[in-house]
Amino acid sequence: MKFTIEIKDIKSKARTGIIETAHGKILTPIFMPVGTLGSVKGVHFRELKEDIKAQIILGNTYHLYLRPGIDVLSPAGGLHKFIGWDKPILTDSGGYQVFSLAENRKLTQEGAIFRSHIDGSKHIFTPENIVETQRAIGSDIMMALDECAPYPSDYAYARKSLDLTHHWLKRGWKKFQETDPLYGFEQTFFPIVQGSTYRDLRTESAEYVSSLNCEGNAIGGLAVGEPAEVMYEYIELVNSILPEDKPRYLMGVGTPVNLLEGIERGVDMFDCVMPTRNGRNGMLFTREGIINIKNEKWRSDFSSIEPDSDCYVDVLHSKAYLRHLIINKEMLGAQIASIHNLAFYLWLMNEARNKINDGSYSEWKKLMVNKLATRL
RNA sequence: GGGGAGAUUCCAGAGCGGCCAAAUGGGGCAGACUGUAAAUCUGUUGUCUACGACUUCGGAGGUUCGAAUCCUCCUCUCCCCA
Repeated sequence: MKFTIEIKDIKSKARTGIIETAHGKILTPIFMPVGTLGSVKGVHFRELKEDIKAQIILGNTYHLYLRPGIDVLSPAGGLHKFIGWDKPILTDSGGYQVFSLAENRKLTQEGAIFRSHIDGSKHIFTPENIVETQRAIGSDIMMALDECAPYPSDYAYARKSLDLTHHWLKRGWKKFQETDPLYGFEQTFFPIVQGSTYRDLRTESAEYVSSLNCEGNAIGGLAVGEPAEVMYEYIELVNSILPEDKPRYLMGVGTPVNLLEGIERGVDMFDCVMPTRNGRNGMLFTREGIINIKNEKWRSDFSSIEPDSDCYVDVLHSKAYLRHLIINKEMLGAQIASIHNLAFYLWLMNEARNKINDGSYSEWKKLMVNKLATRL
């Protein structure tokens, strides 16, 4: 993997760049649609490519390991071939499931012992077998196994959690270096900064992560309930330590405003379920603000979902029609909303790139932040 | 023509003397959702000068301290037999 910075913003930490992977280039800043189970829910790959212009999608190691299972993905030749997606894939390690499936797991030095949410069967994820599993999945970018500590965490817990994450990271990174790709193309490994909302822990984590000199670095454990301002503070802190010449990935974030604030602070990559999940639930992110399409006020609004968009569903369909579909739980409604939201997120990233490149990012961001947070 | 069942808050449908402004589901309205156990979850849904008051359970009257619940008549629906 290779990362080249194109333009650095003068007034902020924002920058544009190009990540080159075995499955093609990624122009940053970038938003990566989440496709946990090898599918971005409700969105076909052709739509991802042609309408949304996604450059890379996510998969999830925990979920793919349980189903379809490595015994299917290996003979399939890896996830790319299995799902029919020839662009880059990043896989989360299952670290987030350590957090979100907390009742079904136990953490030890050795690893995370899980009870499958599907059948209750017991599994152990170690930093090593998570690397091996991601080798079998064949993701372009694999993530270290970490613990995403809940918010708030007291200092003692955060300290212990960070030590565990670092211990796991050391072993995972070692395993990565000792193993080779299974499908003849290069893979890379991103470590994850943790440390909850404690400046000394975050600093220590960012320094340790930086010292490994991996090809890219991630910030985890944010957007788990803390105020947005706190999140921004920690992005700033961590990014002041992480190497500038490596891509920085802010995991699980976020709202359109979060993305713009993150970019301003030097983040290059984002992923979030928000555009798809909230889209399915009737929340639309648009250039003018946020729409709850289920609201009665859109009942007879025959204007396009996003009139100036070059995504065809945005122009073809009216708000009233989309409302009708969502209210009636028609599958097509969830599909259109997901396509629209993702197209919007990718459009936003592309705009951000353009603004950084022509030196007007800060002014543009200020304007957009107000608009994007507006409830229509 | 004869016999039977029933009419409950937007709908369906509980309730069968006080704990009923009335269960539950649907619908309506609104909210939540941030590395997806989510096409999910939550709130609300008679009126008001609103932590209290007022008007509601087909209509009219009656019994009772007290009725959606008991009695009488009326109106209307549905079912069965001719």
